[in-house]
Amino acid sequence: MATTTAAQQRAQSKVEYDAFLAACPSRELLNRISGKWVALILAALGSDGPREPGDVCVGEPRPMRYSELSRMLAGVSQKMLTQTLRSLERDGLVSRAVVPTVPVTVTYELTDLGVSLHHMVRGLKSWAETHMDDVIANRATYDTRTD
Amino acid sequence: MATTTAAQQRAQSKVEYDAFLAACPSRELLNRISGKWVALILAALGSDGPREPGDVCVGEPRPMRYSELSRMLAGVSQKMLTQTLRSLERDGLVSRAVVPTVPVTVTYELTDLGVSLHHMVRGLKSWAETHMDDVIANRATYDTRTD
DNA sequence: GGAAGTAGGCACCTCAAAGTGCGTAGGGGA
DNA sequence: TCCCCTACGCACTTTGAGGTGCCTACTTCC
Repeated sequence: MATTTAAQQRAQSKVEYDAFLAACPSRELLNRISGKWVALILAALGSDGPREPGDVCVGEPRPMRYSELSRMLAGVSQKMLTQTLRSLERDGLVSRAVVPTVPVTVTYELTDLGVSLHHMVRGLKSWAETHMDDVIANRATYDTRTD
Repeated sequence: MATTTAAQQRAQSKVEYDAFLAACPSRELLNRISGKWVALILAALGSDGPREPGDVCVGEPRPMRYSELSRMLAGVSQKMLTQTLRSLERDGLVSRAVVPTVPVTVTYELTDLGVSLHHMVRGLKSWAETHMDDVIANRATYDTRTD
């Protein structure tokens, strides 16, 4: 069996490519922002005020409390909120500040780096808003075509 | 137990928010491009030529064959390549063309929509390339700080 | 006639991300 | 006194994206 070629070459190139993938900054960025709550937290910290129904939601970046985020991102578990905020803090995208009030409160805020990333995410968002209809339409025609 | 409030309100808002998330175009877009091979395929179809080591990799969008993609994205399984290409085709981001040659071959190419999305992805890529070093540095300092 | 290549389909398995539930400390209000 | 608020930590469970292996039908080459 000296002619292993196919399978082994495949495994070999796979290892190399996996290493390449792991080192690729774009891929790592994708892993970061593709978390289920990352983009939401970025959006919340980036531009949303306390928002009343008619709000335009394009305010200024503003520090927000843990419980405030928890209420705003309804449906997020405490665990995921904490975990996501921690990872974002670790990456220097948000800053955490403990405020020694009556019961101790914690506020989170976007750093400059976080704001710059937020701009990119908003770019994606605008693409989605302008083109996602086409995508949905394409899906519909594709699905009916295969019927 | 008429005062269910907390838990039930939570479940309620969760359902509503999950529905909102499912309907949100940005979220759907993220789900799409955060696939492990989606961005790679976009990149491959978007600008990569057969690429020799010194290439700048900013060529023209070019139709590529299935086997060509398979070779280029070393390490991808046939299943995932097929599956990802299908989903991209369904969304109208790539077009599939069967060429009845000697053994039947298939070529894939970015559509206009795919090209526009590719531009956004390149934006993300450039952000990653310029800022990911900072992120890594922040991680390192954060980790040493917690030691 | 068997091997190899072309573009996949199908079924099973794995593993990590996300969800669920319970506990914490320390104080404040009824 | 008892419970609830703050912002979490920890352990268990689930789920679905992705991986692996084996299969196809057709053709051409050796």
